[in-house]
Amino acid sequence: MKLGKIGYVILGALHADPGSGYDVKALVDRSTRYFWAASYGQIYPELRKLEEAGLIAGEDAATGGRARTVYRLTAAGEEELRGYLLSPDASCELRDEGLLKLFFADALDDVAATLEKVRAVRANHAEQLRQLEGIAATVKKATPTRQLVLEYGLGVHRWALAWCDDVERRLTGAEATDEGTL
Amino acid sequence: MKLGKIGYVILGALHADPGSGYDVKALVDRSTRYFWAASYGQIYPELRKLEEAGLIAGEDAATGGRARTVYRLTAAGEEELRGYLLSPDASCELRDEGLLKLFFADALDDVAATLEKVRAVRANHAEQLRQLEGIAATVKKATPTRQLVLEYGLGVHRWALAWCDDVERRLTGAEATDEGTL
DNA sequence: CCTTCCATGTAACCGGTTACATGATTGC
DNA sequence: GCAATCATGTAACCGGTTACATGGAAGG
Repeated sequence: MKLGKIGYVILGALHADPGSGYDVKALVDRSTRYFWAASYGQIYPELRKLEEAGLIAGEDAATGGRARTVYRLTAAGEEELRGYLLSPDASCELRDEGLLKLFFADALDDVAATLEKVRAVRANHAEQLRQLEGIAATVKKATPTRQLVLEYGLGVHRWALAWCDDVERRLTGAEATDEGTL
Repeated sequence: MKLGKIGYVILGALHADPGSGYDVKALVDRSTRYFWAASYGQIYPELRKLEEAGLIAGEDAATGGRARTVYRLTAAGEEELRGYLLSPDASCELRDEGLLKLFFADALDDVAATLEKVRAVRANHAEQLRQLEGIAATVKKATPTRQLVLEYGLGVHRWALAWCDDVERRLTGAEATDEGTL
């Protein structure tokens, strides 16, 4: 009975705000998905595992005919979360198709196409930044560490945007003076 | 017979440098893994699919008793790669356990622990930057678009490092004047 | 009434990793 | 002789997504 990484996302979410699987999913979609996603197909089965392991306890909170189970951490769950948060290992993976296309863009042998790929990368960052700015505008009372992560996200995407703009300037400059050669 | 994303990584790799599955894997580990990873368990089966689809052609290049098949793109393969590279969609996903831990670090209720998590995030970026700088030092004759992606990587990690340092300064400052409160 | 949100789940599928198995060649 | 590298593959497993199924509550 070992729990996956998603178990810790749930533990972390429920620690601050006890709630339903639906609530956990809502938090994930609003916040953690930018660096750690999760679907219902993972959340509900994992909730059951966590309860079986005694790390969370569900309490029936049905309103009329609508089912609802509110979960909160047990003492063992709190300890498990602490242990996880204190453990030093922290994997980091990126899957960026925009960068992949840019990386191989020389196969197109066309500066304009390269420029287009840079713009595609830029568009991705712009969209993500837009979303994060929306969150920043509405969520004022998040905990300091959550604000920190939000701030990081805003910063990264702003940096990336600036980088793309810089590359675009360089590429269009080269295009004008040195036709067709990258 | 639809090919997965990994098929395009292979197509991109073989376009510039025809070679074996081993060669493709080497390129992936050296370069694309920073934004798109791939294992032998994907590469070899996908090579077969690509060949069956007529997108690549393998040529026997065994040296003595050591097997080796050199693949290169067919005309159809070139076209497939072009089509992919020109298509506008570009997914982007991040899985950063360091950010996850930082996000939930308030559960530890301890500024020192938060600081430690920031340092963990920093360490990840420092390590990746170190690796990329190694690549930058050795690989001088990469194509312009590959250099661009490398430059992007160097830039992102340097920005992240600076951000972590800034947060550390802020946090240690707060710690000194405002004991224990984040 | 109808749409949107709240709420809970599952089964099939798929992309990807890990671990294993095998063996030749090169260079120290 | 031995280690590192070159080279090819597969089977089991697992983490995760997608699509589906179901239905109550709230608000316009």
